[in-house]
Parts: sequence; structure tokens; C-alpha cells
Amino acid sequence: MKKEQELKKRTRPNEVVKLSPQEITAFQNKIYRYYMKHRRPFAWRDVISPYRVFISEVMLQQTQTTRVIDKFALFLSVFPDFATLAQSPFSEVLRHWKGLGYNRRARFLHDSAAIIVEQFDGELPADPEILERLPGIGPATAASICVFAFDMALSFVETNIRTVYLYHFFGDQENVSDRELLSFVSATVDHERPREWYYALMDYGVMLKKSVGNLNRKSRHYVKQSKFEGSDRQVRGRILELLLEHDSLSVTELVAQLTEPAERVQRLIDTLAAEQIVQYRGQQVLLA
DNA sequence: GTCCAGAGTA
DNA sequence: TACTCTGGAC
Repeated sequence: MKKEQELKKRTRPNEVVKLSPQEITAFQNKIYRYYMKHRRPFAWRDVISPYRVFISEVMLQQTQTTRVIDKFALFLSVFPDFATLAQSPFSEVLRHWKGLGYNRRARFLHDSAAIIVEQFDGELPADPEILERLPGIGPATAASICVFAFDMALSFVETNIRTVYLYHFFGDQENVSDRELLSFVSATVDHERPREWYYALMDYGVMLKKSVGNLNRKSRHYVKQSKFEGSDRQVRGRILELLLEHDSLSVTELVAQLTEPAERVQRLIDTLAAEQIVQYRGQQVLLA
């Protein structure tokens, strides 16, 4: 039987992946051999604390490592711990977030810090189910935080890991779901040193993307990025930029500055207000 | 034009 | 399940 067919058969729904100990070891060794020579140093790897891991994992959601590096250093110097972050005004958090994109994350992060201070005495819980209840923390980030902060042998899939498993275990298969990938991740995790294992997996995935191209198009969850120029996302960013500069502006003033239809600006401000990124004070708009 | 250590919402 | 959300590097 062809290898692809074998693997396909192994991944029927609700079936536990059965890889032989030899297969698992060979796979792990390949990943670790690459990692030993090409480990990527990052500030959030080289000095580890629950807070640093938490901030970095949220920053790294859908955001390139190169974009995060400088932002992480500055953010940590301004907001060194959960208590400081929770006490700081949201406008200052957003000011140090801006440029990373997905500005909702700044709101989520600020709210999470408050919850961690109030409900958990400023100590990040080492429990993925508890972390997943925090705003902006889904299953992947909850697991990754526990892996990197507490060295727990959990399973998660992100873009680099997805690339590795598609390449090694799914041949030419298309429309592969993350649930299928997760069963392989779970079967191959290094229980002795989970944190290092996931660093290695991600570094290896980055290398694969450069050498064999983006395999994620074979993922069931692949979606092509819509264009940014002229998009709502771009105008939202410009609205926040204006509010960071001027503290408070009327809708009329925002429309004038943006040279966009008033209807569109109004709609985007309403969305930002619903997400509690901005707020109305009378006719004035300001950061929440 | 394509991508990125995904999550929230309906 | 499908859609929205950043913005700069390449």
C-alpha cells in the first residue's frame, strides 16, 4: 500500500494515530538535528516568565516574528508585569501596540491583565482551560502559553507546525483539517522537553516554508488574505492613529481628516466602539 | 499580490 | 462553517 493511503487510513475520525516508536524517534531526531544548528534566539525564549510568554504569544498571533521583536522589547519596558499593564490607561497600551495590527488584541490583553490581577492575584494560571476563558485566548494560544511558560506537554497547531506535519505525514493529501494534524502532533510530542520540542518544530517549519513553499494551502482552514489597500482594516488603523494623536475628535473632524464617505467612517467608528476600542463622549470620539 | 506563533462572532 | 480583523516585509 502506498504511504499516503496508509496515512489516510490512520487518520479516520476519532482514531488515535498509531506511529511506531521508531517512526516517532526518527521524526523527532530530524527536527532536533535542524534545531541544534539553526535555533532562532528570541527575547521571549531567552528569558522566560509567564508574563513574557503571555505577551509574546498574543503579539505573535497572525503576526511575523520580525514584526514582534522590537515591539515586545518596548512593551515589556513600559509594562513590565500584569499589575502595571492592568493599571495603565488603554490609550497607552494601544499606543505601544500600534503597528502590530489586529488592534482588538490590545483591548483583549488589557482586559486579560485586569482579570489575572483581580481573580488570580497577578499569577498566570498554569491551566489551558482557564486561560482559554480569557479574552483573545483561544485553544492554540492557551496551549502554547502552557507549553512555553510551564513546559507542559500539550498539543497545538499554528502555521509553522501545520507546515511540518503536512509535509511529513500527509503527502499530497488536500483539505487536511487541524483536528487530523493535532492527532499527529499529540502522537509525536516530546514529553521530556515539550518547550524545546515546540521551539524546534516551529523553527523547522519556518525553514520548510522557505524551501518547499507554503503547504498551508492544503489545509482545510486555509483562506487567502484579502487585500489591505482601501480596506476597512486600513481605515480603522487610520482612525486609531488620529485618536492617538488628538485624544478626542468629533465624527465630523474624523471624516474631514480621512477623506472617506461619512457613512463609512461612522460605520467603522461604531464597530470600534462595539469592540470597546473607542468610546463616544457626547459628539466626541476618544480611545476607550 | 501573499504572508503572518489565530480568535471572536453569527 | 464563513467572515472580519492589522500593516509591513517580501
